[in-house]
Amino acid sequence: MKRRTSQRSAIQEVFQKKHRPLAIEEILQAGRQIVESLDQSTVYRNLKLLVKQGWLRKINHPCLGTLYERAEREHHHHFHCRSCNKVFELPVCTLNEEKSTPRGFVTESHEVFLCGICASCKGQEYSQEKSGEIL
Amino acid sequence: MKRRTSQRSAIQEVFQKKHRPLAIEEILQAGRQIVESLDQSTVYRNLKLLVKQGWLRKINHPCLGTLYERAEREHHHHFHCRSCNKVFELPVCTLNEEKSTPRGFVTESHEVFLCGICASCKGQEYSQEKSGEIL
DNA sequence: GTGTATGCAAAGCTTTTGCATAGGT
DNA sequence: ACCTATGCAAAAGCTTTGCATACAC
Repeated sequence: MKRRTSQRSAIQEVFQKKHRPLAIEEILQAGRQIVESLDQSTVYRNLKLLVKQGWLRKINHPCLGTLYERAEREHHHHFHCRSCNKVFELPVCTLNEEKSTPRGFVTESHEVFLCGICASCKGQEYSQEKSGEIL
Repeated sequence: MKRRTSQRSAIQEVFQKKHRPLAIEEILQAGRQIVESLDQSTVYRNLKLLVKQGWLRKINHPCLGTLYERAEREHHHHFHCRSCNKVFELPVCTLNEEKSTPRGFVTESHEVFLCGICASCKGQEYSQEKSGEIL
């Protein structure tokens, strides 16, 4: 039987606070602020468990590597802001699978990754550009 | 100045023969049939070089990891057949970037990965399923 | 002959695994 | 009390790098 542990609760808490796809390192850092002893291997093990339980979904992002997001939302696309580096979950699926699939092929699933500048960074374009250069 | 080497030529030859996105391991194996001494590190170094020279393009596939394809073709989507495990380059871009982008966001690029069964495997569905079970 | 590219081995990363023990039930 | 989950350390992938030397020019 699965036991409730403070470590796993901490990891879940992180996702409930951030509301967006997270990288391992982000999860580890944020989790340690709740349970300081939290180890990498524990994070990996729990992420795997939570995926198996259907609580999380694993994303292999082409630019950002492995990310995890809450599995509660149905299929959606992802937008990566190259300025703030955050990934946003988009509201609608805009891909026509039928139109996208060659004759004779059968499409069972798809993934769409957009890349650009998010609304928030777009608004602060100048300051962002500057801080980007300084860093 | 860049020197012409049999190793790099071999790698290029592999791409010219296969006409589809290839994984490192595939490139290494096929390349060794041309230059038997071919080393992993040489493959990595040359792939990086060929990408920099615009001859190859690197793809980070969500299921298959790192792949490389000829850069000659313009932007296109990729179809992964989960039966034969090959990746196909699709003819047209069917994603409407404008429709896909939330208000205030700016999309600069996108990637689409489809997954399913290719026409060839679809035709041999039964034999494929069987051989899949035996393996 | 000069200097780049290669093969080999070692080192970096990220992720997984083995093992003793802390801790949930 | 039992046995799962954890932390730590080692190991297992994948990719990069250092170094002596092969070889392209």
